[in-house]
Amino acid sequence: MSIAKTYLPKEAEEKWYSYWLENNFFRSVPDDREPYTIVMPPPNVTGVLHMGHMLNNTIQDVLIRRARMKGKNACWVPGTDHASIATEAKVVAMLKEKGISKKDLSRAEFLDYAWEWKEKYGGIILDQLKKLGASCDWDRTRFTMDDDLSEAVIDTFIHLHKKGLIYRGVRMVNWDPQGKTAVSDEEVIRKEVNQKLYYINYAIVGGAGHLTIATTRPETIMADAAICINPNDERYTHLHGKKVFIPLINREIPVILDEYVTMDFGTGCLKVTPAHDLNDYELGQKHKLPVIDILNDDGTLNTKAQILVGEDRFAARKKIAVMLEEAGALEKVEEYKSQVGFSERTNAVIEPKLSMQWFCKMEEMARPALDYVLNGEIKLIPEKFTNTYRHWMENVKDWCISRQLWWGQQIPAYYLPNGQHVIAKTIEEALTEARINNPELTIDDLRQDEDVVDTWFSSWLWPISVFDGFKDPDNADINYYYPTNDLVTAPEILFFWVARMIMAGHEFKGKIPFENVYLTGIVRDKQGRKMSKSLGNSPDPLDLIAQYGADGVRVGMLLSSPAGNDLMFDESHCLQGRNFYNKVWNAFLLVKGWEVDDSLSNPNQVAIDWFDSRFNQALIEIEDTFKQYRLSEALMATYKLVWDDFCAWYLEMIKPVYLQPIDRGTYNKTIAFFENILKILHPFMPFITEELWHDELFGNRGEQDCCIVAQLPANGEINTRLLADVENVKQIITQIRNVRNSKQLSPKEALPLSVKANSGVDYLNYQTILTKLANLSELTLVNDKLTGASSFLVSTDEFYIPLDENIDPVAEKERLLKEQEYLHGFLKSVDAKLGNERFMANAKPEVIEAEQKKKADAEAKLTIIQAGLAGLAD
RNA sequence: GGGAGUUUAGCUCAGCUGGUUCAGAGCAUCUGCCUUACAAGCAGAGGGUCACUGGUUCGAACCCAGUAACUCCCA
Repeated sequence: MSIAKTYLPKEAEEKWYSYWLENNFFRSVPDDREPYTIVMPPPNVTGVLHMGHMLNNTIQDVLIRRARMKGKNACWVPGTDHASIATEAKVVAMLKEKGISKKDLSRAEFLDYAWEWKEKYGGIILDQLKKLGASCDWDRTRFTMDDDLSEAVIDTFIHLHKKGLIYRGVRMVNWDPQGKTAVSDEEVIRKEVNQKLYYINYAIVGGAGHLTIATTRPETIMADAAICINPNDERYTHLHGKKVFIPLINREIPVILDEYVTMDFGTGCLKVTPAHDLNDYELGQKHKLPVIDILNDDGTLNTKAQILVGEDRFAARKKIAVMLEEAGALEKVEEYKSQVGFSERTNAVIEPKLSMQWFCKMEEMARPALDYVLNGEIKLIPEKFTNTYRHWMENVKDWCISRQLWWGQQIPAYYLPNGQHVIAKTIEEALTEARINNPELTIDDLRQDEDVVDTWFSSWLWPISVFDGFKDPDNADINYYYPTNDLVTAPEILFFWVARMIMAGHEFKGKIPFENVYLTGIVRDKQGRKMSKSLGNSPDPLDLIAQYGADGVRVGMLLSSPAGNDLMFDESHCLQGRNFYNKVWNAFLLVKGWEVDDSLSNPNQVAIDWFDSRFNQALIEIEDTFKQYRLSEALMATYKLVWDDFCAWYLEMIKPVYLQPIDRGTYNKTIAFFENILKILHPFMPFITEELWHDELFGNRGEQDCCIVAQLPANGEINTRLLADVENVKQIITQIRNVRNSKQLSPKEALPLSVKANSGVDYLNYQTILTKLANLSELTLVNDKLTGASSFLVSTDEFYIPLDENIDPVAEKERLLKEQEYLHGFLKSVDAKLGNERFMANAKPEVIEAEQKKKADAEAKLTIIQAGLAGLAD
């Protein structure tokens, strides 16, 4: 098989991805091996692949592939989330384009459209992930609204209701007037917005004058129930017990007193609008004020407003400002910055609204979920998120789980004609239960709650439900795979997803759902802005893959991705990834091009032993960084091992002269090294490694003999002495190259080297390497220093290159003096420590020993340098 | 307003329980090289008052206090 001059990613990616699938390498079924399990955070069925998914899933794939190569039974469960609000909004928009209005459809008809939409677009991200190389067990793909999963949601609802953890109540909720649904606190995005602060005069009843309030929402004055002032505010003592008229509608409201009001904000007079502000609602409850709701569900004003009925809240705001102005009630308008909540799904401004909703009590479930993290049973990575997690769990509020939507699991509550409700799995069961009190009831008397549950109320069950842990709680899969090992997700959903999965894990399995939570950063652009469609600053991941190859993009993502920190993404990282696999490809070309001559003996044993040690050393380093989830560091360690140690040093050490054959021993060993390198590279760069794995250079491979299922190399011996010596040898080579550079000597001109080895290292062992890499004509061991030679020191050993032309004694002297000065300074600082009684008394013995060794080394070097200086003076 | 975090080379980041004249990596930059695996490369080089100010210590990038800037979470 001849091999292409350059690697062609596209072909290899298609070829090997199908091959892996055909051979079921991604498939996992329970067996005797230790399981390693990840459940994928299910992407929304509305989405397309973006950079965040790329990062997230690359990390998961690296972890899964590595586990697979460590002999574990690796199972990565993919799936999608029905994302009720987002999807319903998309479907509504799609229908609108077709000229169909949601309100003209029955629930069933609408759901037919929604399912159709889901079938068409639902799997897009999963399909795109295949391009990245994601090795998920696709046979296990789940969707949060699959029958089994939905049934689990309903059962869970019933279970928690029975335990008294689910209740119905009136609360101020975050209302999305566009989606016409309540959303949870977590789905509200607060943004600072430039607004106007309107100063409005309210006439005092039965007296002259007025008071002035400041508000950003003048359109809500018609819903005012009171004006509140601080009892300690001396400016307003004359208002105590008074009433005022709401401008324009002239309704009377009382002035109430409460220390809640900040005296130095605005005018110190606060309008209290219980129906349209959370704080005002609480204040209203305290003072028993009426609740006047003047808004419709879609954000328009209703008849209770009396004026501007039917106008949208924002249009009404503008109009009422004009009306107030005309009525002389508008004192002034100021520019004002404040936080406004927006719906994460529709981007509409959130309206605080009182409504009847279903809630799930959190406090009781939060406690064990917090403990798991605090006692380390579940580890958050990076650890800093533990604080945030604790803070949230200690201040948790009840979870509003109902959504005024159709797309999702419909709440299993059935209302009776008398207004009571029963919770049951089916309408038949509900009827049976209802008949206990009223045998007359028929099915037609029951009406199921229109609402569905929050999407997170299904995804919190994900680690259990994907293994059918609800329907069949003792099945082989759940027993084998649960608890899962690692969860890789974004910190922004730590609470509404991760925390709740932990609660569900405890509640329904009595066990944690996963052991480690790796929280990835946000992918940002070079300027630090979050990548988003609206900013248009996100590259299309599929374009990147086309351009740099999936391997290049994977490496590019991971190189810049320290655990838990945001990732400043720049395409140049992908370029670095591409350059890296190109390097591997070229190294392969080199080795593949060699001819073997069996009659040759192996001159490279030292180089082979050295790389072997170096490789084993790197294995430990890589394992260690993986354990700490420092993937970028693991990749960098691999990168340096391959590029620097293997390509730049090892291959150069053993490479035969052009067109010369290589001995059998070196050849076989090098191929074995290469195969090991492919293995450690595979999790990061699955495609090129699989491609090379199957080259005939490695002999005949069976059908199932693939890199993806190869076992990572076992740890081997590390000869630290040899490693240290070769570090010296590398320094010697660098020094000789520097001498060539500074003396303008051609690399082709062989140079003689004399060594005065004060350290006792036998440099003849490294003669082959030195001769080849530094192009030496001879290597001589000497006992005395050479004069008239260029010299340098490595550790305490002296090296001399006799040069034909006399070297420049002035420059040489200068160099030695500089070195001497440095060493004097160094010695001085060491002596200062060793001469310091408190240092000697307080420092650890190892530290003192190290200082003493430093002193000895520095003194030895100084002696050599002084001798060199003396020689120059001759 | 409350809480958390960050600040080290031009950029992105390491720097574990203070201890080499401790400041490190990759990329980028600069200087030589088209030396038949690789110019998507090779060989070298430069680059930092570790945000600032004080303190603790024999010794501080690391510990403490304060200041500044930025980021995130909660209100």
